[in-house]
Amino acid sequence: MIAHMSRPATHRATLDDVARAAGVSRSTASRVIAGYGPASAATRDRVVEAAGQLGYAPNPAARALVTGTGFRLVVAVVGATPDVLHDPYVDRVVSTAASMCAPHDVGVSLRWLSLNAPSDLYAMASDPSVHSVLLVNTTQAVLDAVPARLLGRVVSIGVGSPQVPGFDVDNGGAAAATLAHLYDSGRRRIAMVTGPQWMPCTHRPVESYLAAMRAAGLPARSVEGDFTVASGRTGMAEVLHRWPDTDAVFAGSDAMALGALAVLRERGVDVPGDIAVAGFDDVPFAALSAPALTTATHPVEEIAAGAVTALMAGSRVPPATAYASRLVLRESA
Amino acid sequence: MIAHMSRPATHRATLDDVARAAGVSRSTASRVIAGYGPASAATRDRVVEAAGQLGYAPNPAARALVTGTGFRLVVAVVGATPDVLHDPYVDRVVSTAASMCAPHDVGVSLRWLSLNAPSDLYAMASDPSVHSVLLVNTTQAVLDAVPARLLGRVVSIGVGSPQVPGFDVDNGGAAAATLAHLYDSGRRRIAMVTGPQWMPCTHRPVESYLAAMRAAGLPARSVEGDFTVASGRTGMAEVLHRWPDTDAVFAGSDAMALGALAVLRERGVDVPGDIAVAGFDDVPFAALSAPALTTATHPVEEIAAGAVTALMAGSRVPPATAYASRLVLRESA
DNA sequence: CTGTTAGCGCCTTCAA
DNA sequence: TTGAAGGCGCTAACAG
Repeated sequence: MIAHMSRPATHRATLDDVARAAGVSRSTASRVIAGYGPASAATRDRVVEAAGQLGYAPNPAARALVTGTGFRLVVAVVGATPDVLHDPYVDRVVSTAASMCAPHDVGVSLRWLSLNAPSDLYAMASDPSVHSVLLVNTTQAVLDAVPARLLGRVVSIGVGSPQVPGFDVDNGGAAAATLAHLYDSGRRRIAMVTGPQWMPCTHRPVESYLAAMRAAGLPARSVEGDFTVASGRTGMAEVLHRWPDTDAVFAGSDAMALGALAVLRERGVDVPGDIAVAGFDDVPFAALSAPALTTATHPVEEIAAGAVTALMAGSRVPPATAYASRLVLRESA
Repeated sequence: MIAHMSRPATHRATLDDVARAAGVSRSTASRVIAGYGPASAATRDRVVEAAGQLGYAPNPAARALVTGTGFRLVVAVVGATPDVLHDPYVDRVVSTAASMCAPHDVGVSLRWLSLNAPSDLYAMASDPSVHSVLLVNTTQAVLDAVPARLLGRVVSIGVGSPQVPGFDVDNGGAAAATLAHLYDSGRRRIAMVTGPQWMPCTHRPVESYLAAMRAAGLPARSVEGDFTVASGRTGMAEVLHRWPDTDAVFAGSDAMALGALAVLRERGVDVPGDIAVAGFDDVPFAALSAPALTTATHPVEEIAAGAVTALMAGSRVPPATAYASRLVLRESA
């Protein structure tokens, strides 16, 4: 009858409180809450009930401390310089992760990973606050450098490896579909402005392009860009310079396609009359350009969600998951 | 001489290790590491040296457990529905926070806060994993509902209150500058497509608009939008319908301005010849539209950085900080 | 199936 | 200025 009142009114229910209320030991309460070990249906109910009554929620810090499990999902973007962090795609990945991890009491950190990453990866591997790592735009070298202690809690958005599951859009298929459309609408002198060679995500679209040209008996005309608007401009200019009779341009990103469109507009070239332009990504503004950009979708949020789900579940997943891209026909091609 | 080797080679240095190496007690080591209590210069050096040698880094979980300090910065976006989370601005805020908090071992969570928020805010206040809260797009009602236990670790991007520091762009000033430019270039029948009334960030630009019109002895022509491209289109259409002689439109966001531009293009209206269009935000695509959009900058990353810095420092900051906006003159106005 | 015991790594009174 | 001791909330062996 004599309540102690030793705790302030704002006290947050602790496992001890739940155990006491349910008339069991802390361990037992812990087991049913964590969902682990054995427990009779009766006790289970009592504990659950008590927990509900008290509005109990486990303290993640305490749990992390004892289990060694971390509480931060680190989004590690691979690149030559930290500038790679300033990118709308990265933002979308981080945002998706931050909202999906919230219910698990896991926060998200964003950092740059230099191309010669090993030391940083090892630091993450032994950092007790790190729950898991989401690699973005990674390379084979980085994948190979992933320490054993990190395996099972690393996934990649982009290329994967036997050890590190990869989640990516089917950009090879997207490129093929786009090129097929260009070909089917009568284009025969098709150029491509590619992404940077060092990025693995550039390879498949380029291969698709080369394969399509070869299959059609057409010469390849490709120019390297870096996914930016500026490189789309210079790339387009170079294409016009080297192959003046070009009648279609496939850009590896919408940003580059928009840059190309700008150059064409400045020079009074009719799109798609004289030259068709297609991009890749379907960014929000693709629908607003003049002419509206034909492009293929890139379901970044979906991909990120898949990767994060795998990380939170901690379960084994297939080494590679490809997300479908859909061709969106607008005015430019 | 007899080393125990009781710990695996991969063992991470602990405070105990540091203390032992420095020949002091844990408490002493703790004090100098945390930078708190007293310590003689000599011991301080020894501890620091030992920590460096061992590559010691405190375990945030242990620290959080004992201090009650959380380890997640929660970005809480206020709105009618969870859809408010899918927004490029939110993405940029989250991303900035995620990269700034990383060095502090603090992760970022993203969540929606309904307009009648009190219960959620209280939950956050007593959640031991929550380090601090960054309110986005908040309202006065939400600000008033912030629990006392959260004060000192909440800031707002947008409106603030005496209790909750606000960080925002000077959108009133931006609107004034834009309208001045419109007026100075001879426009006299200037309409505005505003943001939604319920959003506090809509108020100042609207006030600036009304003030400018009043000062110039011009009638106000305003239509309500919701910051989206679609509402820019309908808003523009409505303006043309109600005031066919309009010669300039000021949109509260670039997205709306771009929507307006699309309508004008479809109807063959010359921009800026017949109607000048100005936006606000200076999104990346603003430079690429045809005609290129005249708009005012919105330094989202800077604002977010300011807010996050305040949160991480935990120190008192002025109740309101306004970030300057700069008018970017392009072709549309 | 359940309770007891022993920490996880750190901070923080308290004495010395 | 320093050290000893206790405990934050939880899980994970162990006994029973």
